Amino acid sequence: MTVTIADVAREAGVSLSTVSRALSDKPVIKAQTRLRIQRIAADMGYSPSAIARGLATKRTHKLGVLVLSLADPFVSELVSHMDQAAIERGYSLLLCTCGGDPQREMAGLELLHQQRVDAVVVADPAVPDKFLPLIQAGEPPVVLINKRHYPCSVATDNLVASSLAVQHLVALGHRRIAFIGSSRNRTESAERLDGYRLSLEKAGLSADSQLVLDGEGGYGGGEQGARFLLAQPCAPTALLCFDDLTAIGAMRAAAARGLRIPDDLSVVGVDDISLAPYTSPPLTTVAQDKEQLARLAVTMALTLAHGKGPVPGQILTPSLVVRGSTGPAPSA
Amino acid sequence: MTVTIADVAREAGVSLSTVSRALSDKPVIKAQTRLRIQRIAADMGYSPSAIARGLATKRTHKLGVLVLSLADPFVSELVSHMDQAAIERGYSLLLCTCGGDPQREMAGLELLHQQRVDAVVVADPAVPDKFLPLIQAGEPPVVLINKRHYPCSVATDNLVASSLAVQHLVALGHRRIAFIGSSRNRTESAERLDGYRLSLEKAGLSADSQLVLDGEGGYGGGEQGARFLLAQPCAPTALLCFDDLTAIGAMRAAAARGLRIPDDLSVVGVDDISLAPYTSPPLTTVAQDKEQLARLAVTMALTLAHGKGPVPGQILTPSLVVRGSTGPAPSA
DNA sequence: CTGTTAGCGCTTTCAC
DNA sequence: GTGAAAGCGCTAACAG
Repeated sequence: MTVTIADVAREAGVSLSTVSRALSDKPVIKAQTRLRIQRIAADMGYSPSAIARGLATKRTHKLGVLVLSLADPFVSELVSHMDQAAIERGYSLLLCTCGGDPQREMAGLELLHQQRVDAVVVADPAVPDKFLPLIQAGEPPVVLINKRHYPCSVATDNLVASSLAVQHLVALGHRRIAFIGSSRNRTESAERLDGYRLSLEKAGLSADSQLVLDGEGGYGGGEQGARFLLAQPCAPTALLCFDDLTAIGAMRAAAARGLRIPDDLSVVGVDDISLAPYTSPPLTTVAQDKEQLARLAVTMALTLAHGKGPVPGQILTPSLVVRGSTGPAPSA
Repeated sequence: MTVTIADVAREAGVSLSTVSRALSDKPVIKAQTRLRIQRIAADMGYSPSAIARGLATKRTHKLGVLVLSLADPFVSELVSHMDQAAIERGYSLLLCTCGGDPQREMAGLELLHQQRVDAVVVADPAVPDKFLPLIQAGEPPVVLINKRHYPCSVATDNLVASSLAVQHLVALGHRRIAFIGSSRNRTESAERLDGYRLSLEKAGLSADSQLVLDGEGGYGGGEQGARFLLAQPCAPTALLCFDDLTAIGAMRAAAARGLRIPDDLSVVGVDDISLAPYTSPPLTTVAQDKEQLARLAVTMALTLAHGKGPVPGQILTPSLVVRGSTGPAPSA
């Protein structure tokens, strides 16, 4: 039913291999016959089977992508950029979301392997340590996003990220700066917390453990976290949130308490998702260069896929984007 | 290097087919030998090649997904649900974003076909009409999301969607209700506009063409649209926006003009993305049942993939979710 | 219950 | 330049 290379060969009166060569633009074929064959193939509605080709060449031109959930805008923007980068190089993305289920994290990687993807990019905050042996086996090669402690990774410098935020807030006169983490993103959250502590110390402020909270992640985590923190006797004047989602949730909690942002409370996020300029007030945040992250990850993955490894990990420096959600500390 | 079924067979002292059967849990194998083989396979680190299996069975257990862009939360939430539904049925998603480039829309479909996906789900607002022949060819079978005029589609009823919104606004006393469309989503926008006009008439209000605007889509489209509408001499008291993104952009423009929502201006969106409850004020919107949309699409796609077609299109009824962005029309 | 034998659709030496 | 033939790793009749 589907037309194969053999059908085209018969129709064109040439051999299988000639058709194969003509269709893959191998230079050895006489230009004239190549054109003729290509025309015939097109006329017959021939569509090459990537499956068969994959079997024969042991290359699928597919990149596996393992993520926690596409519902997170940071992730989906990242994947979006990866797809863009992949397409430019003739690759497609095989997607696998594992929703935080540790069972499925492993299953996901195995699944991608079975599909014989040429490489996989993992953008899941919860990579279990069991991954390590699989990753080091290099079959398929794996590159991780925002996991700087793993071998092949491209990551934003989380310490710098929270430092930028803290410095900004300190410069605005804030003294009681809280941190709302995300248990969904344990390791990253821990790094950002470190950066927060370090730069607080550097500014001569002691990190009050009352002001550090581990939210559950997402909008809800931010909302609950902020609700709790703002109800304390000595509430913070500024909130450093794990990410923009958390920050948005926190702003909601603040609004519910009747606090005005940034007059009564400053809020800063991390990521700079495309929504950030559109919150009200617009969100001050520390931007991760998602496109660069994506491109580097794809490039690295393909490099490994072509056996040209190992490659050094890359660390990107985030940048502060000041918008309307931060302001001078209330004088009261 | 990679261990194949033949290696396992040799190691286990049985034939290829026995291993194949044991590994795919075919009932005919003696339980004991099956277990033995499975153990040996596992020990050897055997990982079945989906590629080879695909060639042999002509089923890849892969679903192609064609979208405009994952950067749109509605889309990414949809894809997220589709992945969930697919996994439950033993399928994976092959993703293809085509960023509105009509060239790539066709290329994308062809690409997915070459990968021999069992079926494809298109959630791209801009399906060019050239698709139709390809779609009807049924190779691979295609199901469309939110394209009710196409053969196999699962769609939210856009007329009902905007009617619900308009009725809600009219009930609140609004008379000057504007509509901000999205040129990025031409056909859907047109349907929602129809619903808007119809229900306006039904309410005895004439649709003022001054109040209908075709935004460019996304946050920016909403912002620009609202900026323009609100600057008019006889500005609207309520805005029906193409989607939540547009609504969020519109709210920003309103804030920039110093308008208070919902006191001075009511805003309603469509989609009910997960962000909607977290805007300030929380967004009143018409919810599409994204999970249902996704599940039906996947189910329909798989049904077609198994040759059990054709299937009837499905229309889902949206529902109004009243939050804080709408209120009584200003009495002034 | 298990083994033998053809393919699935394509690429790729190796000859001519 | 082009053709013939041998796989890639697996499944699926068909026999036993």
